[in-house]
Amino acid sequence: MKGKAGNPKLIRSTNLSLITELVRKQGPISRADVAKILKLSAPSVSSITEHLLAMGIVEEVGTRDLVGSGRPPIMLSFNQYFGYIVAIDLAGDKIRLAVGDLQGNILIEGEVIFSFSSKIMKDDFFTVIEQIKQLLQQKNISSEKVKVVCVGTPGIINKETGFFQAAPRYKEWNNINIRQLMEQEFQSDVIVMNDINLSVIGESRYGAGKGFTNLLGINIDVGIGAGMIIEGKLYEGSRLAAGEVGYWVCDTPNHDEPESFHKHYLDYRLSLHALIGKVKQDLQNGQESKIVDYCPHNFEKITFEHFCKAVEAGDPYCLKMTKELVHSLSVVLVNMSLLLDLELIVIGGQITKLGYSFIQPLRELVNRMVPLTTTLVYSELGERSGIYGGFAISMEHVMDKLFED
Amino acid sequence: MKGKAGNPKLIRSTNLSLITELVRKQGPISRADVAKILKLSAPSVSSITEHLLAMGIVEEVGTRDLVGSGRPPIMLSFNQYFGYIVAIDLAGDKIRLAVGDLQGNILIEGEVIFSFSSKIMKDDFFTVIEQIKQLLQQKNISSEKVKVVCVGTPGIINKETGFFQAAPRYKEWNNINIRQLMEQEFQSDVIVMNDINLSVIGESRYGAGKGFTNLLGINIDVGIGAGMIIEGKLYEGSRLAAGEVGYWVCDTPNHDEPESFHKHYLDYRLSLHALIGKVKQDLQNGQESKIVDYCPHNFEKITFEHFCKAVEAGDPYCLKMTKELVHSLSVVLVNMSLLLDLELIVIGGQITKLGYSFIQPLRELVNRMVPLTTTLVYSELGERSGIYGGFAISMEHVMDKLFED
DNA sequence: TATATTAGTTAAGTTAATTATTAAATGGTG
DNA sequence: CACCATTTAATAATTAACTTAACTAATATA
Repeated sequence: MKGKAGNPKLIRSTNLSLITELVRKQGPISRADVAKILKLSAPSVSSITEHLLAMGIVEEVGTRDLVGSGRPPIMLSFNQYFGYIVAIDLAGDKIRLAVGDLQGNILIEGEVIFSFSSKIMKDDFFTVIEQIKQLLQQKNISSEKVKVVCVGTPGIINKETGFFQAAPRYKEWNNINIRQLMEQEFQSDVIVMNDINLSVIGESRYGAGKGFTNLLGINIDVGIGAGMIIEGKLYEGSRLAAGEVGYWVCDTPNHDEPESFHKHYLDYRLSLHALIGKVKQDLQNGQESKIVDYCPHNFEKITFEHFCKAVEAGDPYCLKMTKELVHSLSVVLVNMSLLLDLELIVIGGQITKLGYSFIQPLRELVNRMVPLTTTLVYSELGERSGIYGGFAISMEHVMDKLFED
Repeated sequence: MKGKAGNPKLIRSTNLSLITELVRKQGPISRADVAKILKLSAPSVSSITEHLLAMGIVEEVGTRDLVGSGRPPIMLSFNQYFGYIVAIDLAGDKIRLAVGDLQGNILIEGEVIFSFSSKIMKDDFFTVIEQIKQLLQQKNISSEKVKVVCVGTPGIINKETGFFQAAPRYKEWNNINIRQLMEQEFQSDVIVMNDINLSVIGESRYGAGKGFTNLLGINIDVGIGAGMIIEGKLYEGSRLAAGEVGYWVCDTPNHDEPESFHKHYLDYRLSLHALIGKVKQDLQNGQESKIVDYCPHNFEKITFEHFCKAVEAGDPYCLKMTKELVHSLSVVLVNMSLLLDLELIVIGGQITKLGYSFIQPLRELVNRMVPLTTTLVYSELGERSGIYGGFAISMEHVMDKLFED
């Protein structure tokens, strides 16, 4: 509703967008083909192309050897170096950085390791900015050419102000306004977005979700989070909390026992943090398992990597734990799939290290319960999915903004 | 993508739409005000208005007494009798019919009772057509003026062909192509859609969901079904099965006991069919309850109405059953709310007859578990929600179609 | 070399917007 | 009561951006 009224300028900006998008996605392409595909007249395409050439968004890249006879076409190509994108991903155990072009290619990457174990300090933030500047310098890109900086962060972020709202691990950052600082630093637009949502966008545009209009990405890592692409677009919910399923309730809890309530949360049932916690406890209580062979001397140092090795080695205890994980997760995925009628669920996070022996039984279990098939796959882009998601929405942002008014 | 290229005609059709919508929603309104609101120039508005007057979609309804000085405006009003809508709702235990205008007003209603208890026979369908013709006649509306017929049906419907895909109760209708027959009968467009989705649209446009962009409607009746409005639009899912949560799994089932698996389905846990089934069984097994006072002589004839009366009367057994219902449902709603970050859930179906003593504890329980408030309300439109939903999407359909090309 | 073929441009015409001007209708004021 | 301020609506001229039609450009092929 109130979708602003039309005037000639609107036509132009729509057509500028459409042609740019087409050249970017299908280029190099001739004016004639653009006209055919978009059902625009040849003179219009020429006029709009002139406009784009003048702006530097599109370039002529010589003629192509013709198949038949006739004047050879002048090929148009998207100038991917028209601007650059910086993507920052705060997910996981370090900060990932990447500089990319407007085609979504990673040009150079970097990372910042937290200065203080698993907590992010204020100083880390400035290290990040320093690193980005270095990366840009290495690629000879001046700061002004950075069109968008996209920051993926855990928790819920206030989009307007740029402040974190709930991210215990990043407590020190709470008083930093990422948006403001980045805007100042690079004179560019800043997009701040939930890290899992970015991953899902990444998978949907470049990864396992290509071609699907509805999909759910679920990240099983230290914690659990999900994100959705609904009708081709990221769905963030009324309060930007869609997919925040850490408090999803498994099984029906007994409200008369509030002290055991937490045991019903998805974060307790499925997160790797919880899993490893249980393993340690069981070992303490005398549970036998090969897992100790991979981490001798000290139970307390056991990690999920050790667990994976033990599973691979066929350790009965770890296999049993995996089976329970599959069991619990299957019910959750079935319910999500039913509600949203999902064709595809993409699973990401460290859990993917469990490989085939995890996802295959999960597939079977889920599809035994849903009436319509739901395909389950692991993330294709892995740890890079957030970065790619950042590129994807940054590109959309740039395109939307280029021709507005 | 490939959102068709712009040309002057596109502007015109957009502006025709926008002005029509505005006049419909805010009318009577003057040309001057239309120009102000849509930020269009006065001559444009006049030209477009002329167009609409000529089409008969909009009418001049005399001048309004002016507040200050100046030429008094000519008020424009939407001609709600430009066309008519027929809405048919096959939900519940009878077939509801309504004829409405393009403003969404019900002009006349009717219903068809199934000829054979709870099963719908082929003949019922022709009774429906007969009834509609009578209603139209009573209101002196010629068939040609019917722009859209909207049919809400249970189960999943193939939108292209108009055939049912899964609706056991309507088995006899399986070989009837509703779309085709209605198209022939009324020479109008036919929309066939899931009944619960229609209800949700109704509530979101005319009822409890007005003003919300994201909401879930859950219908608890003989069976259980849900529908969603996501970003203001109905979400139907990749295979039109979104919200088909009858097989939602409550609690983690034991896959080694396939015979008891059905006990985990939402339909088993929450549907009124299942509830009354359990009540009968418990009574058989000697359970004491006041419910028998409301339906003496024969357990087998107990209905949900009797159950409601017993709850109202404070019967301990029925209260206990209600509590269990609340308990189970709360977990389901929490999980749906978390996944979609819902501000509002609208509960419909016969369950609403339980009133405050059902919804209030449910509200408390749900909001004890979700981090962000989820408002729970009963359907405002009740049994009419589907009809209103039919009007709503029919109107959208008419508007979309009026100015295309 | 002439011709067919395809690509791209130029010129004229069309649609539908805009701005600027004018006309219409009314209330208030000297 | 005439006249002016005010608001609404209509008319005229201008502008933006598309389309069709005619033309030029560049190549392959007969």
